[in-house]
Amino acid sequence: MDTPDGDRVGGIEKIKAVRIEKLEKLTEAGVNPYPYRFEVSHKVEDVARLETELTEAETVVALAGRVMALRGHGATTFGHIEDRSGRLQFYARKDALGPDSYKNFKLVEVGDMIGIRGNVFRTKTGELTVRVGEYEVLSKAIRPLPEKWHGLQDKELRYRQRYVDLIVNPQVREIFEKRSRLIHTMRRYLLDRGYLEVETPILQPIYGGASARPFMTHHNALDLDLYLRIADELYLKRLIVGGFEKVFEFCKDFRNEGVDRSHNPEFTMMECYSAYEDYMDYMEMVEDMMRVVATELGEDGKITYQGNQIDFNKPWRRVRFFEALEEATGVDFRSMEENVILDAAARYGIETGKIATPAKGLDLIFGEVVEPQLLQPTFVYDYPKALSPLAKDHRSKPGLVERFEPFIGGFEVGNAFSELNDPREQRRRFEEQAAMRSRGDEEAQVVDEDYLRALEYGMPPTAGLGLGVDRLAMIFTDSRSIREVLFFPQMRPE
RNA sequence: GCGCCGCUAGCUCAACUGGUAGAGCAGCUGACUCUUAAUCAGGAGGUUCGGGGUUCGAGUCCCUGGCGGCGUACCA
Repeated sequence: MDTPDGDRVGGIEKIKAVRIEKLEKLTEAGVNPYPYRFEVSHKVEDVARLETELTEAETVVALAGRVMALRGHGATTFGHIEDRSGRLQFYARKDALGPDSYKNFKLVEVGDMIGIRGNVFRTKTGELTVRVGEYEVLSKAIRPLPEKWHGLQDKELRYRQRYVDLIVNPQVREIFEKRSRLIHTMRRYLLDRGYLEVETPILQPIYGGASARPFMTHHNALDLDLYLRIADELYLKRLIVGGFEKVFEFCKDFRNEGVDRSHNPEFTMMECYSAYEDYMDYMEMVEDMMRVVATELGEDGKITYQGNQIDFNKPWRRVRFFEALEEATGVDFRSMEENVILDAAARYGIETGKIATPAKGLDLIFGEVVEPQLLQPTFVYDYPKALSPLAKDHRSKPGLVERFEPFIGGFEVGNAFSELNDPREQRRRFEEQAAMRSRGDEEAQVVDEDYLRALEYGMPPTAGLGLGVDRLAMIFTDSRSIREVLFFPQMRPE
């Protein structure tokens, strides 16, 4: 188009200029392109559900949404309007709206938000349609939507401009609706069982509860270095000491580590703790909770993840850590002998140079050899003590702790144990971690004196669990990457 | 971090071993009162991710930077 100074303008600027021109024409005709409200009577899905009674009573319905398609034929226009519940055809006629109103209607474009009022009928081809008696422009869009047929494919654009992705890719909206239902179902499950939902600090002077490198920040007024939490575990257990007995929190955690298809620097965990229970009780709870979730989100308690059917109706497989390792490798590692572990690690192509301790070596072998095979829901339990500084000693097996991890679809989705509540033993474990830290292990945990003080007041026997909400969302939405289940995954700035 | 691949019109994609940057959709003009990936006719739209180099000539080859994807490492 020609701008006032005569320069030729192309590309997106031209497209925007044309849309703004239409907006200005509407304004000149007395139409506010950004009005304040619109009285909605029905959602799209309501119209479909109530079709018979709406048509019999000749009810005028009022719908609002985004124009997703337009097909003009001179004095009539067909199109589709989309709201959060779906997409519905509308039909506007010049003779019904009048010449002026129809002329303005022609200034409505794909991507604009409009409200329409009219009654419901079926066209001769059988499509449910609203006959537009009146309409209002609710918001004029001055950028075009991506192509109607292929939508938005470019992953970078999809993640950076998630709003556009959500407008044009309905399956993306479904993923996030499912994620929301997952969280809702878990929350409901816990509330129904007497758990109290709590909130604990994200800014922490000492970070703990997991092995990871933290993000650091600074509070100016207190002149205090603070860490963004890597877990809320130690705070929730302080609340157990305080007498709440059953608590949970959906917590955003932050870990200063790499980004890949199963890791985002901020992610969501659900941690819960229950007094007077142990890790066996929690295995049953996880099994039951996931069955409830799968019933809600899957088909008959079954889902498909990356081509594998996963059945949550059956009891989970339970296998001890060392048994799982022996089954997969043919080697018995119970002796924890360093050369046995190093030999095996080398056989599976693990760089033995980075194996700081025997336990670390086992962890790596497990991750390499066992974990990918655990497609069906599986509990791996009774881990070596050295990997678990916050878990309670096994009641009968020296060197082990009462800990389990649930696996689904080849992913670790959580971590649970009978919580260590002996303050003197906890102090010894922290000191071991501190020693590892001084030897250069940046992920070793930090001594938390206040947490020890809390334990000294007495914490009941307690079961604790953390579930990776993003990982579960991936599994229940059949998503290959964590970015598909986060609205705004971490990206470098444009 | 490292390796491989990618980045061309608003979007989805073409362009052989270096030889005039194209198509579809969207948008624009016109026709059209039950269409639905509407149709028909016409026209418009480009910093080929940025910078540098080789060459008579670079979307294409080389160097460098940016962003992304996938894999790998650390991790949940």
